[in-house]
Amino acid sequence: MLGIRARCDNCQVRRDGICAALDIDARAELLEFSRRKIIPAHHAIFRDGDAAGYYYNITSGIVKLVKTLADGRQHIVGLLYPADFMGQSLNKHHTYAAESATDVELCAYPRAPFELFLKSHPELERRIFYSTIRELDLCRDWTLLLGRKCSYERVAGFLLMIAKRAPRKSPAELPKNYLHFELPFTRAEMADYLGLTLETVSRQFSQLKKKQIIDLPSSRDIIIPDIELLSGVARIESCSEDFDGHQSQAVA
Amino acid sequence: MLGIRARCDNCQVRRDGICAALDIDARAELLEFSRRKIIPAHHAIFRDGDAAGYYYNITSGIVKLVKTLADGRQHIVGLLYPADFMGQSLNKHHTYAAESATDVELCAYPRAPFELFLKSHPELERRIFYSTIRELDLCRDWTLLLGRKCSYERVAGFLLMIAKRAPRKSPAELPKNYLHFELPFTRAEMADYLGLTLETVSRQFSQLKKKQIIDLPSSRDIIIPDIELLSGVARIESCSEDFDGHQSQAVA
DNA sequence: CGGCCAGTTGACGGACCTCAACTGTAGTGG
DNA sequence: CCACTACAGTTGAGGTCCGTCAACTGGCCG
Repeated sequence: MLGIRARCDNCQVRRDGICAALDIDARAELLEFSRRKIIPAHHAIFRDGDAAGYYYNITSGIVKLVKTLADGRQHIVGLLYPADFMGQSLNKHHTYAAESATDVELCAYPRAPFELFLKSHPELERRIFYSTIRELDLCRDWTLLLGRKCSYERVAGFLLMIAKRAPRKSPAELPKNYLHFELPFTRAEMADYLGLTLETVSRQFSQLKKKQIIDLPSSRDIIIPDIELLSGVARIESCSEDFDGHQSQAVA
Repeated sequence: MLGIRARCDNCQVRRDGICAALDIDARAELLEFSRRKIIPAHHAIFRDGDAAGYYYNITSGIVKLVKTLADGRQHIVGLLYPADFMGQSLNKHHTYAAESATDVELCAYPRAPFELFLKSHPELERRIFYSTIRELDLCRDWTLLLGRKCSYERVAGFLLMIAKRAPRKSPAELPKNYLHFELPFTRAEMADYLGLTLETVSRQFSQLKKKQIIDLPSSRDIIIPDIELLSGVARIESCSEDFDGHQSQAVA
């Protein structure tokens, strides 16, 4: 039991995740029925259509939420990071799959006791409510990107989003808007998140590099010399002001 | 005061909306600080960037949530129907505009007293929580449509979604899968929701009509002779099996 | 060394956008 | 009653962004 306590005390996300809403006694109670799981990269946590038996609290790594059409077309409908909560659903079955993009650690809470626990801890429920609101906001932003932005803007927007959450490499004494981090996704994964093909993603990386908006020491190693520049690309500067042919799909 | 009570008793959405979570005393308390608003079609309820001063309960009509880029590109990130709740946000300012697609009636609750009220009525907060989860699910479904479906599938998917919520015309004694309803949107509005242009939407309407999946007595008058057929188009049947050239953008 | 996989780049074609002309309906005013 | 305008919608012609297919590179591992 003490071992479990220690595990919890050392948890990276205790300050940010749902547990931050709980005092030490409540956390102990939650621990009673929680299970720690470790999942290597690129494995399913649950599949589309599975019975929704657990809620999850991600303590390390990145999780992809994936929808697949019958003909094989795939789309990533969400990315979850450490301290994110997963599994809120009104359905008895999941409507998407959850896969580890990197090695992942999480706490799994069986549905029935967790829902009981929620009723006696409204501050926890409120926290999950708020994180759901935030996810809805992000998802709506994403529909704008998918519906109205060209591939160049999409890739820039993606890098921007990743950059905000990625742990920095060499964090010290660097220019203010300078960023250096490792990309935890393949080109194909990014394509599935952006509604593009992996070739198009690759081409837009090359473009961004050519224009020195990013640098790519290696294919997973991203340097953003000036994040304001990238930010401009992602939003509006819109490829139309661009000398070599990137066109946004502006509507009149 | 009695007048207000009567107004509330006649409300169309009292059974489905947030008020269904409240008993008669709580509803009276809520009424004390709520304001009824009537908004004609195609007017702003609030604008992108406005201070988020109210929560809203939609009692009749349809509301569009709209994001606009600096160069004029627009995208509809959500549609709200009677009994839907609007305004959940963690930000002090709205990140999208809300516009009436039809004539709209709603109850507006000033932020501060409503949040106070929420704290003493957890069953109401839970209900809003659940409706937020449902909206997140819908939004994720929509990213799949925007990211991975061709224009033909998108329009079919849109009609399917509308059909589920639209009030039927001539509801009686008709074939089981037959539907007839009025479309409350222009081609341009649908395009903004689907990430297409109005011309493409119009062309796909013509295609669907030509293949007798829908009928169009007039441009706003939709007949779906067999909703299963439409449903097949929206999902997978994927244009690839189609003799005259609709191609899905399948990824390998 | 050879096989495998992630990634890059090129050539080509197609789905959708752009621009434009046309139709149909509704509202206004003479 | 009929012009006239305004606007939603349809349809066609042409162009382009991005998908498809394929060849190639480089790193990793047995």
